[in-house]
Amino acid sequence: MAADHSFFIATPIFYVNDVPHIGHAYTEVAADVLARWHRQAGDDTWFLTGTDEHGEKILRTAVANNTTPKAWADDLVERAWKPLLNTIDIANDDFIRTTDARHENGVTIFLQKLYDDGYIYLGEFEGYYCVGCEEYKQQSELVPGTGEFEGVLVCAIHSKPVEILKETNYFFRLSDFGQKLLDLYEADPHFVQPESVRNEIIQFVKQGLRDLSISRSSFDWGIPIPWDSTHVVYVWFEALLNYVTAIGYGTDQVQFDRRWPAVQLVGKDIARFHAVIWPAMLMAAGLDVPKQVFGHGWLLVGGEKMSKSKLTGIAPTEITDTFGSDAFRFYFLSAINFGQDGSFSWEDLSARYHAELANGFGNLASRAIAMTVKYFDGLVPAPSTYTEADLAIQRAVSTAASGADAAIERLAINEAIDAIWTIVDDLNGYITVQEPWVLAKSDADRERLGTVLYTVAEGLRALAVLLSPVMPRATATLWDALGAAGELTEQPIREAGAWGRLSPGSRVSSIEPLFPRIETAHAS
RNA sequence: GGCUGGGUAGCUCAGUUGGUGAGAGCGCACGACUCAUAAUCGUGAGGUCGCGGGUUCGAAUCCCGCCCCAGCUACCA
Repeated sequence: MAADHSFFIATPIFYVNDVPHIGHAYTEVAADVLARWHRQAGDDTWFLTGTDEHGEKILRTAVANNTTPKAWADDLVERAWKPLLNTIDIANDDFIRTTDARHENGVTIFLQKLYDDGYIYLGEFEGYYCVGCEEYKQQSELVPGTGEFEGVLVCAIHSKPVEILKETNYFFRLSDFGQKLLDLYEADPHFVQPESVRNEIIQFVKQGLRDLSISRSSFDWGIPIPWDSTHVVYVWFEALLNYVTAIGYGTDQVQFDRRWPAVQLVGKDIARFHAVIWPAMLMAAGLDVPKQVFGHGWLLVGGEKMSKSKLTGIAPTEITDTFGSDAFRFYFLSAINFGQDGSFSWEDLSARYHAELANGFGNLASRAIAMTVKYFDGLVPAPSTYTEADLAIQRAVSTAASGADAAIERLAINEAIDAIWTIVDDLNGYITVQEPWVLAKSDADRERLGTVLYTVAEGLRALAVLLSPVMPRATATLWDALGAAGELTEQPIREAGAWGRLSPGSRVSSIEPLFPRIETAHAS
């Protein structure tokens, strides 16, 4: 069992055959913000992501491209997936590939243990196989045939009869775990979140679970079953194990104990694998289940789930090239209620970018720094007597900081940003009411002017610290511009709300707009 | 068909265990200000809370029925 201050977060690993789109990036960015937050809070943080590289589909693609599956995967990892993490400034601690030796070893150990303990048996898998699709079909995917195939079930895609194939496979006794899983969901309501996903999962498990076929013998691109080399492990079963093989399962008990269990972020479409099959596997192996499986919502484009086949897939670079990675991160995490589906549109992105980042936060930084330079030669003035208006700002900062931390604890990332954003709005209002440009006209108001500008600068200091996990680039620029001491990412985030950490006398320097206006509207 | 969500201002969405005249942001209109990225601040207009019943002193919020949208209904991942 990991210590209390341990925070291990993992995303699903990317199937290398996919093309990176903003849905993948969304999960990564969310995990990254949580990881950065905890890291900056001093928690023993570990953020894992990686790639899923086995399976028949990848083998076929590789062959079709006249190469080997490993070479194909190597290429995609370097050309597509690691660059994705770069594009959106992901600070992961580890990157596991299912072709890593550590993963293959861990999977082997895990399987052998389950086999030895009687959770795996040799059985017969029977299914409807469509030759055209080259895959098994569910009954729900079949339709009644017409014409010469009248009276038989045919593949909905090829309209030809399917064959009933039998295959001898190894099976995992998933059916043993139905009640144990239901007990788990009942005992720990937070295990699967949000509620909508939890309800789906519970409903699914209540219908009864079937044993799971976990091996394939018709191809060999996978990890061999340890006791029967004519089979390889079914890719899903194997891929799930990355979460433990990456932290030393079976080989490094110290590391494993330090990290596990994880908080796992997944798209709600794969919540079932992570909230049903995965915990059952762990229970079978005598390991703790994940701390939490959180199924976030989808990004909707034009009211529908974004998809490659409908050409609504958007590459992250399309957004970051114009708006930057900070805006990408901010937009998806602030505009969308984490856990619910969210609508994406270029108009909305552009509107929020300008209203909140350019006009709100960016302009606040600009006007504050400009006045400090103009009225105090760039040296942060010392505050004198605080008035009620100043104290109100101090309370707002404190409330925002504690509210944000509480929200992060619930994985309510958008609420955390909302809480922090009250500082932006309050400071802009404060400046307008205090009218420092008026105070600057009279020597008698010199002290008051100093107090006002210190209050604004100190508020910006808190904003930089609190927003650092969300927008690491802009906040680093702001931090430097404020002349604040130390590394921004080392500022304890749970103390960000404490007043007075920015030293008077700090040298402020002018900067280019943090978020410049973007005139060329991206047509949708 | 079954299951899970959702249907609240032009748009995107909040609305705890039912209770002062239904909210926010954006957009729009008007006004204030000028430190700032033609930015900021204030005020205002704008809603049959999907439809119909019911419970209640009182329902967007509970119950019943119906309509519409999305997703799931296990071995592609």
